[in-house]
Amino acid sequence: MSLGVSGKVIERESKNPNINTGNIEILVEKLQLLNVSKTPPFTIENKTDGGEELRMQYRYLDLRRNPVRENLIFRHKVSLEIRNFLSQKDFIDVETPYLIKSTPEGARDFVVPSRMNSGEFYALPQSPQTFKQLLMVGGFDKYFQIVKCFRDEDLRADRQPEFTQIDCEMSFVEQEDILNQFEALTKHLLKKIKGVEIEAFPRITYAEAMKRFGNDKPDIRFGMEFGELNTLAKNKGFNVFDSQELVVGIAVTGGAAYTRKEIDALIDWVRRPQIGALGMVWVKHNEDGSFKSSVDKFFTSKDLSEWAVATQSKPGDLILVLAGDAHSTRSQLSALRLEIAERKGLRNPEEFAPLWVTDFPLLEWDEETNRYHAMHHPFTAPKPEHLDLLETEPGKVNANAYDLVLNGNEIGGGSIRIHDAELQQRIFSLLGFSAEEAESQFGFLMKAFQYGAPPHGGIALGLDRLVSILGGSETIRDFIAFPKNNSGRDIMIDAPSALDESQLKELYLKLLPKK
RNA sequence: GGUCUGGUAGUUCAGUUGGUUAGAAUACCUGCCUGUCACGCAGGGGGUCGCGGGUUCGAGUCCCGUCCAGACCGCCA
Repeated sequence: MSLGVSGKVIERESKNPNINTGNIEILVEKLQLLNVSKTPPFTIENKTDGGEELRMQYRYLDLRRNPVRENLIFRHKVSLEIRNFLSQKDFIDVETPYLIKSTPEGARDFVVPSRMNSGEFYALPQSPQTFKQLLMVGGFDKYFQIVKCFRDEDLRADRQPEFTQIDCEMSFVEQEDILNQFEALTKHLLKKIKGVEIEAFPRITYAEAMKRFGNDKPDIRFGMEFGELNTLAKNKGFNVFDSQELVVGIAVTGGAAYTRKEIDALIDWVRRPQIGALGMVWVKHNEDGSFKSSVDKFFTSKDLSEWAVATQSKPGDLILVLAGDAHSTRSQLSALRLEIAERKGLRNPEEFAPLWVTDFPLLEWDEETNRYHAMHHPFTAPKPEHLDLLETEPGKVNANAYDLVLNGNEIGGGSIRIHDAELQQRIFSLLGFSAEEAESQFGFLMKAFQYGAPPHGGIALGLDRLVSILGGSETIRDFIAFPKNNSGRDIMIDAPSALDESQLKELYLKLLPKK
């Protein structure tokens, strides 16, 4: 209930940190009932008994809980700190439109029916990408915006259909300038918000990240780096390895003490359909330096000791080895590496390990559509030294593109953009756009480039992810005032009166990307 | 679109090889007590076991379908 109370206030310290009450006492002189309350569906305490779905459904009650309240205040502080920092560095906050023309390639657009142009739709921006590039042409050489973006794709634990980006762009810069500027921002936040000081962020290339961690957003708070065993483990008569493209392993510190049952459980874990490994070979690196493995029939102690060197295994460790095609095997071993680190408590939320991943490939081959598509986006500049390969070996072209990674999460990504209409046209045709399609979709941008567009580039950081990682939470939703999960369907509206339902459906289906 | 896991009091959950009246904790209601703070004491109400079908003498439990939620894959320029 809501009460109006007046009287003498006594402040004291609550003995119980789990409840919201007890800090303030009032010697009541006058008491008035302002409004009554029903019994809430969950207890409004720091440690509530409510499940997430229920808390989201009654978000207004959840917001009364201290941790949620503190999370929102925390988000406010981070956001304010970012604005202040960028503002002091002469970045200008410019708002860009939400009701825009659809830009294909990439995620599905959310669409909004237009009343003025019956039967037509606006798209909501997946990011303000083209707008900020136009701002660069317009002479705003340092832009930022903390802005909602919309992507009509399936949810994940760390992914929502509407999310907030710290969107930035700078003119007359090279990759180095952008990395330095936003490394400074991230350092500032870590210091100001978490009191953590970090020297220069490590930088590794995409190729190196894949080789060492099987992942383009490696968590480097712990070791367990990949050791490739192709030359050591193949052609020794073990057919499973001989027939596969890649044999690769990691060493688990102290893992030699695992029981057979524990190891079998790990094997079952990697064989689950979500991971999809065919099997797993293990090698116990015993304290006395001897080896015991599941493949002793095929490999000598000397062989296994070479594996130990390759995986940086020490006595007392357990080497786990997967084999298969290079791409899926790396991603399976990466999942295993993170799972083991999680179980061993090596993913400490109060430890922060940022890094830059650079030199992403420009293009990615898409088996389904049988053509290349842009790995980052179609405005990303190829590395100048790779320009000659564009038409001959497009798959080998790297981009001036980079990701900022924190504790195994991609918290930002960006690139140097193309500022030359002719090169942009070359890329569009490489991506399978006809000249007419490119003109109708992006003509406005290429036209703008003809008016002395400056070299430019930028980055976008995911505010929701950043805030939840800094806040040490496993869920992003607690840091958003009104999160949308699947029960968000309750707030959808019926087909607007301007269009009947079948008309709307037909038009919407037309807008969906063709498979 | 796919794989997996789950759905049982308001809530969080337990429920054995299928077997009598489906339990616990907490929340809620009533009374008592009380400088208490996860107060205490006594009592009470509360469940179409997600929904539909099947197997069976008998289904919360087994089977099929379906809906919903979550994790992961696809997808996320």
